[in-house]
Amino acid sequence: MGRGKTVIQKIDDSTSRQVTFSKRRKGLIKKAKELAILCDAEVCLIIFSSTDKLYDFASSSVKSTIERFNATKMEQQQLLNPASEVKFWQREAETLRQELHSLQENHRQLTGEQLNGLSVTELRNLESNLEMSLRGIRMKREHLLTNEIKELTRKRSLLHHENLELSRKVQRIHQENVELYKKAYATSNTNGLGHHELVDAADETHAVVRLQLNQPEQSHYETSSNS
Amino acid sequence: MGRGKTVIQKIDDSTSRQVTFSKRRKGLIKKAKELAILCDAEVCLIIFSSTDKLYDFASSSVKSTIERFNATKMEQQQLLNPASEVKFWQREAETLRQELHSLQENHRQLTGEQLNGLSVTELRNLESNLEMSLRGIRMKREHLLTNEIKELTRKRSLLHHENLELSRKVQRIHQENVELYKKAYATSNTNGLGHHELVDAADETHAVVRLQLNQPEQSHYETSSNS
DNA sequence: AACTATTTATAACA
DNA sequence: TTGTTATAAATAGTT
Repeated sequence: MGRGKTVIQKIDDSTSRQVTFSKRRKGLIKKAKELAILCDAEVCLIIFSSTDKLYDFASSSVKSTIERFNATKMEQQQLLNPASEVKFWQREAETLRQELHSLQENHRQLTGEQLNGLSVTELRNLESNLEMSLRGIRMKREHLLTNEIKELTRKRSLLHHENLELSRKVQRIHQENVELYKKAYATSNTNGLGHHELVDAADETHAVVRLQLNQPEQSHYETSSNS
Repeated sequence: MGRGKTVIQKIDDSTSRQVTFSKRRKGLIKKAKELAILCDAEVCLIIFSSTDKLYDFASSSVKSTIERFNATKMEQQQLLNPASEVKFWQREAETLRQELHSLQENHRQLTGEQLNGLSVTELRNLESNLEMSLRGIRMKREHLLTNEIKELTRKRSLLHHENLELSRKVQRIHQENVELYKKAYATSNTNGLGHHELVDAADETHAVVRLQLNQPEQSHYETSSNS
């Protein structure tokens, strides 16, 4: 309907296209209107121009027609209706959000970023969980430290025995000393050692019984345990 | 456009109305199509007949056009429409679900529940992160263990000194012993101590110089360190 | 559903 | 953009 037959395909000339768009849009809306009135129909027309401008017509309202459309489609597909679907997804999102939040908090706690506001019990649980998680890793570290302590303990035990041995010997020597003292005192009173000196020496030797053995070497474990 | 001018008002005759509806609907959709093609526009047409039958046309799709419409309207007025609201929450849920999944995986990795499929590098990073996270908790544990070792070391050092002291005293006593022996031997050969016995005692005392001190008390650290 | 007289829409032009 | 106009297209009433 015009001065020549028009082929239906995109109009190349931008200006021409715009003009045609304007005219045909107007005509389309007019006809949509007419249809709605003449035939008592609910008509909704939504048009976006190539320049993203929105034009719409609805015999009642776009919103209500869309809702009616959705309702009809929902019935057809036996799907949830928009409102309850929205509700559903809102709940879904809320659930996920809470899970996420919980996990994030948990994560922050695990990483020690956020430990404030935790009760002793919660900290205890957290620690417990973390310990559970860490078992594998701790094993290795523990192993090292345990070995250290074991080694130190072993050495101390060894030294303890040596010390007992030493104590016994010291005791024996002391005893011999006393014997000798007695003998020396009995046989001569003019030797180099006086009575008091011998007694002092005996006392000091006696005090040694409380002490025990140890090894003079510096422990290399100490250094490694702090590294 | 017909044999007579038509007044635009509801057609009374039901049959006539149906016929007109059918014809005009077809024409309207054709024109909508043409507009979309000729002018590169996005067109959506929704029609409900008076008998509630649904007819629709969309150059792309009704759904996407409605979404676009809603998005545009959304910008204009900050209201949500059911359909796009659903989409919004769906996307929201999907985003959250992905975050959640990611965190859960991360969590499973942190707890060592799921370590399969991780490369050496990833494991290394994981380990590194975990170590970082553990620093805080380890600190406390370390502190305990370090204190143990420190305490043990301190005591050993103390004992080392005591031992040196003891060694010196033993040495001195040995010396005195030797002196006494000499004196005893020189003054009398008939006392309770024989020559050999004195020499043995002296040797044993001498051997003690290699030993050192320790305390007899059982360490309570040892027990606590293994707990 | 086809026909067709007529109205209406619009392409080309101004 | 808008208006004009020649003509294509749509369609009301008819068959």
